[in-house]
Amino acid sequence: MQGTPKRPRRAPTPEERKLDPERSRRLLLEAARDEFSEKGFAGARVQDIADRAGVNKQLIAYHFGGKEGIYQELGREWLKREATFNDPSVPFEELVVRYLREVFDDPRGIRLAVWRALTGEVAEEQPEDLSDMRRRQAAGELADDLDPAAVLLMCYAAVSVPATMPHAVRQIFGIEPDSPEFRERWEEQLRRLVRHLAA
Amino acid sequence: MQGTPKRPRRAPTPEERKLDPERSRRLLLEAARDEFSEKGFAGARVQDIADRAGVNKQLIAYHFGGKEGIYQELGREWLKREATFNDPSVPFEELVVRYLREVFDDPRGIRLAVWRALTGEVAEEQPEDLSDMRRRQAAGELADDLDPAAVLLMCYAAVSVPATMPHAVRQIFGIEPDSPEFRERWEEQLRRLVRHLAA
DNA sequence: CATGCTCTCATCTATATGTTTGACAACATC
DNA sequence: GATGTTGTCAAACATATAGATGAGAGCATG
Repeated sequence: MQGTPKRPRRAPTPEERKLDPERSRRLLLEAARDEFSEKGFAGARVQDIADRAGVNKQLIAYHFGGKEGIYQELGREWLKREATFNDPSVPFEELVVRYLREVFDDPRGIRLAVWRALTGEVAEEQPEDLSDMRRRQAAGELADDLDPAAVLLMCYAAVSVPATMPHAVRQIFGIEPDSPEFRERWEEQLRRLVRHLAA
Repeated sequence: MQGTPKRPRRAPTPEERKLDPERSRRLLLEAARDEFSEKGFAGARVQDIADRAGVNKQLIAYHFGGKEGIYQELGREWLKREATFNDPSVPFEELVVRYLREVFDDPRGIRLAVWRALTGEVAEEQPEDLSDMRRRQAAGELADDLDPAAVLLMCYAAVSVPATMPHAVRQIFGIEPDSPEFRERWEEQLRRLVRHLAA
């Protein structure tokens, strides 16, 4: 949890220093992820981000160039993270579950993504590569009558819904979306859904 | 599209009147639905709502008691509308498709709902009635190994995703979420999904 | 220990935004 | 047609919020 300054010209930090830009950036990014994922861009308050991070709000302007800047920085991180999720060697069911666990462990990323989607901000318009899904379909991982694109989008929706609509979980399942009970139940159901789509 | 004043004490409107509170309310509600569903509560601007409606923004305070007031009014309308969608006599597949068309025809309601979900505003915590889904399962409309609650939530997610994540549609399908092509394609896929869940 | 750069903070400022105020016109009633 | 009420509007107001400013402390270097 402690910072390791990347700059070579700076001597190794003695565990506790007062001025630590790396640490400030990190704290601010974490705080911003909390704040933005909770309230969205328009609802987020720069002051609240600073309070969460325990630093002065001016640091946001200093390190990231303002509210917009730190928001975009979060977007870049999300893109990098999401890009690592295309593993053709692992079965589709496992891929979905892996993604689901990621979302359960930290819903902030997907919540942020949904918020972006609602506001119409779009990361990149590069078309999604469906060749992998088609390969899976040819290999029998997917029923022939289904559209690989549709399956992909449905799974995306199914994975994200507990994070983006927790109230719906409470209303329909009657349990907390964070609870281990629901996590297991939803994961199992998602597995079965995928299997049904293969048959 | 024209107003029919409900109050009996008011004489029938001569087609074009200057002072028409009913009409103002209607225009404002429509405009607010547009604005809020586009930008969410925090991002919406009272001035923009007034501009869309073509009236003075003070009327929002006059008729609805402010931004918060008109927002909640929209929420009440949504609840009433959604409550009408439980028709046990129609097959599940048809029910889903019916809901989907509703969303396609006017995505504002579901977008608003998703926005509420993200901000944690919750309409009512009354538990969803699952007896109908269980009946459908017993009647063979749903595979035995699936959790009715999970199916319900998944369908909800699948129906709303084109409205809430249009960019994902563009990215994955390469076509516009509004286009008839996508509407038909998604509806057909949703039908097949439901059928797969029945088998 | 002196110096210069980097980082941090408290305060100030400009602006945007929701709401309030007050004037006035349309309408119903008599 | 006079009058009181309701609906509408333009302008003023209060406040919240993001960003700017400048001072000063920490830190590396010599």
